[in-house]
Amino acid sequence: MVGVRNTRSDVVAAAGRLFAEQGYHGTSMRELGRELGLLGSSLYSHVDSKQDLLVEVVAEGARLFEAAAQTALSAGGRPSEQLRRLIAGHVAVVLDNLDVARTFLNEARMLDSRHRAQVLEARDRYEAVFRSVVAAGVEDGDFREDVDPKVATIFALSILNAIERWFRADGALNRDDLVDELAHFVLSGIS
Amino acid sequence: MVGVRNTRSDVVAAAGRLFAEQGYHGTSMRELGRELGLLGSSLYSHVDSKQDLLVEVVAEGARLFEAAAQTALSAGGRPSEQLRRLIAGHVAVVLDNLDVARTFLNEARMLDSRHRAQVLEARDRYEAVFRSVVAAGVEDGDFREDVDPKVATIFALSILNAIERWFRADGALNRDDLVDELAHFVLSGIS
DNA sequence: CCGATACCAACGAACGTTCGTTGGGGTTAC
DNA sequence: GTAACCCCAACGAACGTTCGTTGGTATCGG
Repeated sequence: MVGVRNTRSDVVAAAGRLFAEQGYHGTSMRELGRELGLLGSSLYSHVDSKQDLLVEVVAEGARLFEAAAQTALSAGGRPSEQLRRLIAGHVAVVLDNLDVARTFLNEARMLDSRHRAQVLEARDRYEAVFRSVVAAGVEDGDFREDVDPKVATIFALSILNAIERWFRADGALNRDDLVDELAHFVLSGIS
Repeated sequence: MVGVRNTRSDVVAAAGRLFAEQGYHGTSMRELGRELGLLGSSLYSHVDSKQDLLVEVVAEGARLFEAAAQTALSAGGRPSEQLRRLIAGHVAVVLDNLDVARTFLNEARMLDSRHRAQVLEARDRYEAVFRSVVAAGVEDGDFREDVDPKVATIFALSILNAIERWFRADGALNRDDLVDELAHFVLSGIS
């Protein structure tokens, strides 16, 4: 009764943690095994390859962001409200899945070209959601006329994606305040 | 005749290129050698270790950003003008030294803790310049009263640091337009 | 008893690095 | 002017280690 048995999910979760902290190439299978209390070779009872782990973590990240976008959209409302919900959803995904989000954002480029292309498509779809909301807002007067939806989206997502680089849960800023600050900054940047 | 002799700067420059593209841990000394037309072992005629290369590239990045900030500051003017020059300077550093900037932004965390701490200090100093300009702008009415200089700085730098992730020189957006869009977005976000 | 989990030993390749050596280009002493 | 000297850049082999991965075997819960 020394150690609890590990499941595949445990392995993927631990991989996400280490990939986020040290990068994909900076993490060895033996180190990942140590994290779970087993030998590196034992990981192959759960997984076919190291690449598979990266694929799985990154795919989960893509899934989380897309789901959040759909949820935010489906609530309807005016573009400015939708954009605020997109922001809140993005923040929730990042803060509730920090390791996955960090791996998704920083390590996806280490994927083989096939999977990397898939991630790029998913990212484009996600970005398109933001862009269409901004465009709709420009269309019906929620946002300024001179706003370029493409550029505004890139800027907004730049701020959102950088959260992982500085936000600490024990800091002065809590999650709700962060969302307020973000929405306020972005909206006043385009309104 | 056939092969031009390489200098230490060549090695550091090539290292910056590969570190930017593939990450520090994703780049081997043999690959770096191949990039320069020599064996991996030959690199040690120029450099003491692989770490040294990362240290050198990252240090150059830090130097470039700090120099740009000082130049932008020394021109004087109102806070909104200073902030615009800080933005233009940051863009210039990133676009004129893409490899160095990317390595500085993404690979500095792979440094040993001593050098990493130094980079963190440099980054804090750089951030402090932005913060003080924003604070001065709030003080004398250039920017809104409810702006938190710390948060606004983080948001502005988030957008600036993300440029390396999407900007392509052959795109629709040229450098001057980029600076205009950035300054416009940031300034209207805090004014 | 069977399937899932893990260990153990080992593989071949690649890693960063060291070593002795080499060839070419200046500089210097005669 | 040339021979002796040194230095720089690079080679090629090898070092010890770590890498991702494999195959066979033991353990254990349902």
